[in-house]
Amino acid sequence: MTTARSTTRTARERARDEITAEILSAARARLREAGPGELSLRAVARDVGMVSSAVYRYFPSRDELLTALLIAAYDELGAAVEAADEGVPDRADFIGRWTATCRATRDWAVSHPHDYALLYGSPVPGYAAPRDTVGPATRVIVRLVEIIVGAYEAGSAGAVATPPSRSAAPDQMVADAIAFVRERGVVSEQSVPEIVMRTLMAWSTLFGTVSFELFGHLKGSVSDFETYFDQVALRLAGDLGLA
Amino acid sequence: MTTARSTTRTARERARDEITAEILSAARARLREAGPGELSLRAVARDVGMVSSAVYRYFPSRDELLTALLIAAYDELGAAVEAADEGVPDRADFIGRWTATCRATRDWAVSHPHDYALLYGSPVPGYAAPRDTVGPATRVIVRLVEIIVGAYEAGSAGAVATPPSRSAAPDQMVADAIAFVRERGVVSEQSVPEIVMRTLMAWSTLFGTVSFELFGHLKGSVSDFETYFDQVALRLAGDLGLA
DNA sequence: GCTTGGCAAGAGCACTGCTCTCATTTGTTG
DNA sequence: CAACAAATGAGAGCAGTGCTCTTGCCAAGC
Repeated sequence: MTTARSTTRTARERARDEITAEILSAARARLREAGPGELSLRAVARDVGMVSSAVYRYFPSRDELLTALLIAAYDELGAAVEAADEGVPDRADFIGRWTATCRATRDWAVSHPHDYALLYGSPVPGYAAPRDTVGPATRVIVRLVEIIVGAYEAGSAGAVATPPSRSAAPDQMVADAIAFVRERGVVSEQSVPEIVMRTLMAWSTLFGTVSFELFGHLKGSVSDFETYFDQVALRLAGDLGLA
Repeated sequence: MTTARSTTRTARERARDEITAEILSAARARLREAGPGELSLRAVARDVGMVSSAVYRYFPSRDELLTALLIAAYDELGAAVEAADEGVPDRADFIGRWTATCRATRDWAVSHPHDYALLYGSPVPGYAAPRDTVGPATRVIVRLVEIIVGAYEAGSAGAVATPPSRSAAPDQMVADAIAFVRERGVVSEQSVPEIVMRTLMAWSTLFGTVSFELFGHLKGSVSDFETYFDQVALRLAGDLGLA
């Protein structure tokens, strides 16, 4: 591997990439019909016409395969969410962008339940997600933050919901998140910590709601999940001051 | 089994119950050190000194064992939550009861992460929790509802957060939940649907927050999870009008 | 040319859930 | 009490799993 062949890939390299992609796609297909726990490396090997040991040339372990699937799913969700936001023509309609983004999250989750479970359900082998996943994993929350920040910078935001009297200022415990928002461009607002607090809460509510729906915890309470979710998103927008 | 021997149990029945409990406890112990996916029926059989096939006399399948663990965990969480609520001496301090209940939920989850993942993570056996689980599963939300209903009935509640202007009344999509709350004793309030809406949202936020913490999604944003969670619970109480 | 290294295949290990058979124990009934 | 039936435990066995190791093969580089 000493030769500087960075631009033209040899046939072997091409083949390797293609087979890697083929394995990944077969694994995604299998994941679509069963849970992450049922994903069998031998089965995907059969699907691509290989013997199980050959797959280990491409993925050193089943968990590595799962990690690759994780990244692919995160990216797909992130792309869907970003596309939904950018599909809103009026960039100053922050409520419209917010609801479109939220709805895209749920839509993707409902149409890819197993992928969603892989991302936001229980961590599968109890393993820690590698560094490679944090980038794709943050695309949704980053986009949500951008919308909120944009609304406040444009001056088209009202006031964030006022916390109860006995509550403390959330400066310390979410300092990292505050710093993240501040470096995103905001803001003359002095209520940034409270906005960040409400952003984290809204984020948790969105995915908590989707998880509750997909995992069956709302079965006896909610009948129309789609409009219920939309109403939740609207109220979160209101709490954030986007109303 | 025709004899009406309901009161005095035969030695065999006693032994059966004892061994069943022993298997369950061994399984819980194993679950405490690994995820649900790693729970091996053969391993728990070894732990209790049996051969794997003998365990099938007590649990017809691994998933049935998991279901039993599910019920046990739901009950343990429910008992912890109810005890926390009842530990608040001033029954009219609804905010205190609310925060104590929320905190008990998180405390139990943090000290039983694998049990929590079993309950609120991705459904393990693929899907469809049996009917036996719905009772224990509702203990937490039932208690939360009781506190909220109690506050409104006692007149010590303010107003629920007002929804944004373009939002719809949530009468239809959460009709079952509304009926549940109404038969719980509330209420002269005309804003019951909105209260129910906010209750469902608060419920989703609580468990969404706990899941995010345990599953690592808040890792870069929140530093002090305990006080963060308390602040979340306080704001939810405020949104519900308990402030 | 020959050598090196990536690659697929196969055998094999230790493990899993689960089924079946067999012997033994236990409870009930004639 | 004896006989029968039900419940129980042990063991073997099947099909499947993740993963390792060895064996050949074929293309890439000297």
